[in-house]
Amino acid sequence: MTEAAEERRADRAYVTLQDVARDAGVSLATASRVLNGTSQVRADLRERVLASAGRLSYTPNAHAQALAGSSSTSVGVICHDVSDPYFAGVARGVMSAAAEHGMLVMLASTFRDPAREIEYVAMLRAQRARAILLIGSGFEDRGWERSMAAELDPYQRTGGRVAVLSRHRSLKVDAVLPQNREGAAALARALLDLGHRDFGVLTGPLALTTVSDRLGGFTDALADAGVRIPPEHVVEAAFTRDGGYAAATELLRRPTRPTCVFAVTDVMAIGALAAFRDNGVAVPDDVSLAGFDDIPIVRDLTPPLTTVALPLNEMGERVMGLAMREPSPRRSRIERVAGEVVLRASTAPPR
Amino acid sequence: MTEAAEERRADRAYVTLQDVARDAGVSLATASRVLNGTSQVRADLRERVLASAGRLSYTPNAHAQALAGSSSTSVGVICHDVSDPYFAGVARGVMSAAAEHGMLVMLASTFRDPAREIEYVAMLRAQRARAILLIGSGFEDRGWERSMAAELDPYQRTGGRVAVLSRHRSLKVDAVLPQNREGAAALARALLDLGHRDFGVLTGPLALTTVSDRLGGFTDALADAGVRIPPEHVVEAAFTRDGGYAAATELLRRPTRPTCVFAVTDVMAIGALAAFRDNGVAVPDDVSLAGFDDIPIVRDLTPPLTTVALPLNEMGERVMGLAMREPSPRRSRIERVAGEVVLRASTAPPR
DNA sequence: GCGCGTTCAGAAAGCGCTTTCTGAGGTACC
DNA sequence: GGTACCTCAGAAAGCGCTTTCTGAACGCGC
Repeated sequence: MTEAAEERRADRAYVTLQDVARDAGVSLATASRVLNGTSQVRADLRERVLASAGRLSYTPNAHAQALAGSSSTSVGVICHDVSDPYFAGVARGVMSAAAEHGMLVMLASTFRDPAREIEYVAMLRAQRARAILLIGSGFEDRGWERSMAAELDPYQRTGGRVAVLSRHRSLKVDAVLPQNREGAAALARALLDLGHRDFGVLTGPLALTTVSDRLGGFTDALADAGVRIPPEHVVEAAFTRDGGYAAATELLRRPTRPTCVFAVTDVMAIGALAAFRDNGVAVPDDVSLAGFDDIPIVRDLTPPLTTVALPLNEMGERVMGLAMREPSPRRSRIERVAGEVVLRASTAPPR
Repeated sequence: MTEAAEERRADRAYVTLQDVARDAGVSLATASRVLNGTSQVRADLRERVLASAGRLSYTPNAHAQALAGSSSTSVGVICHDVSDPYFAGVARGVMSAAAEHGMLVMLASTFRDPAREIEYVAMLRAQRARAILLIGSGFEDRGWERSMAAELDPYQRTGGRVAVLSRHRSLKVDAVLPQNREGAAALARALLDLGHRDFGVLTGPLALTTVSDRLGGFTDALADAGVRIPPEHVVEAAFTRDGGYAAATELLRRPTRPTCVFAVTDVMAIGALAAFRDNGVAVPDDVSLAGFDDIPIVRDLTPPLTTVALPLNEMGERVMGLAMREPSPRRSRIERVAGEVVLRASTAPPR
């Protein structure tokens, strides 16, 4: 490296491709071609460029690359709350898949605020994220759907990939779909088999597709067996541990008590379990309890929770995989993921 | 908007600042100034620019902004594993603080691979992240420390901010430090007060500063009371639920059994609790068990876990806050976070 | 031996912004 | 009324890359 070059480098702080090219005695174009393997370059020149890049420990400026080549090496992921074990599990899968593709993950938590979700999509668009992954169910709300589509359509038209986990009613994008209806139905049948006829449900906000699918699948399967859940045994609450606690507490206040309670997520079931304990209601002796998702911790509860197991990590990997795969020319791809009923000690035949 | 402009827009796909300027009939510079509030612009021009930007739903290209102004609106966060409740809790705090600053978070999981950690720092440098946050303890390893410093030093010299959570021996950066030693010592004293004299410890890899601090604090406090932990009652295992399970199982195989076991993290304690249950060892009747961190779930275990509570969310917010605050001219800032001993039903006086 | 087609390095034109520099127009003061 | 000064809009120069275009050098066939 010449002294002048050294000096420039010092006060410019970053090593640029220009520096590498100068050091190797080639043009900018050649240096770029070597480092990207874009096209054939004479062996000796290639060697020199590689050597210089190594010696100067050159790191390309991702922004410049993105701007010039419209490439970008980051994907955006939008979820409701990373600290919810469900999303944490999925995020883990997404990140390990991203690592394999050499991608960086920009993760945003909406804290369940639909407006913020749309805001984040805009930010990710501004960042020219290679793909945007929507983790967590959509809202069944016309206005929201329209705004979301308004952000997503132009994004996709300009080459952005979009993939979602969970059903989004009106978004025509690649999707990984946990079989919420079927899983909940299978769970219902398993609980019927245990002898229960008297059910309660702790549910989250019905505007979430995940909630309505699980609730629908559960009640439909019961209906097929001629069993109906009285409206006063369905309690809606926040989609959290504390929501589950509140809902279960509320359920206990109702005049009659079911023999078996289904919480639409494990997280809510955890809260419900605590509420039952605090109220001296034994699980499963006084009431059976089942959840959905099979987040890791529920094995370790007392009693371990009956639930519908979803392969969270794998789901994350698959959404990421969908987004990285060459987009299908016309129609969106759907990958269904089955849930498996896992009977544990929190459910037992009714007394 | 003129027809020609409309046409350009259509095939360029993105609305650029140029489009906005043309639409508003002002220069590029003026449009930029209005949108950034950089300097005074005559009211009527400002109005026009704002109107055009709104009408065209202009979104600035973050890459172009970063390249031109060396700004960047993203921060990088490196943790070991998002699906670990400890990191998930911290990440949640980081993200809510980031949202307040209008920042996007790029989250990377190293899966505890030191090499990958350094690789991610390089990627985040390439992305010109405004700041890099290292969540999770450093490795006490000369080579690793050197490589990390080699990445971090030039990054900081060029204006990058770095902040860490947990102790990193030789990194001179802003830090949020959970008081691991003090917390573990306080826990030890609380357990001594319960009457225990016979302790066991389930520990993670000793090369992690967090582990050695907690272990050190615990044993030192015991030593002050004249109590010593026999080496065969200290079992090392992976820093996970299953590691805790394995370590507890191993501990039960040793010839003698302590009356009280300290797992250096709640996650390991959860595994230990399961192992004890599976081996017919009652907690706290046969053995008391304590953890560290107070991740949300431990309240809901049976029995609820005694632990040292750390404000995970707040820690995340503070680390982000440090990174956003104007860097201190010379020395690095340290914010200490105290842990609070929370006695729950998993500990009781020895029989 | 000359024209033609290849191959591959270099020059240069952007990508979409920010910011400095330039200069026009207005105000204040002598 | 003219000079000096200030304010603020526009022109233009990058930021660090990728990629097209240009052209030199070479090999081939007739």
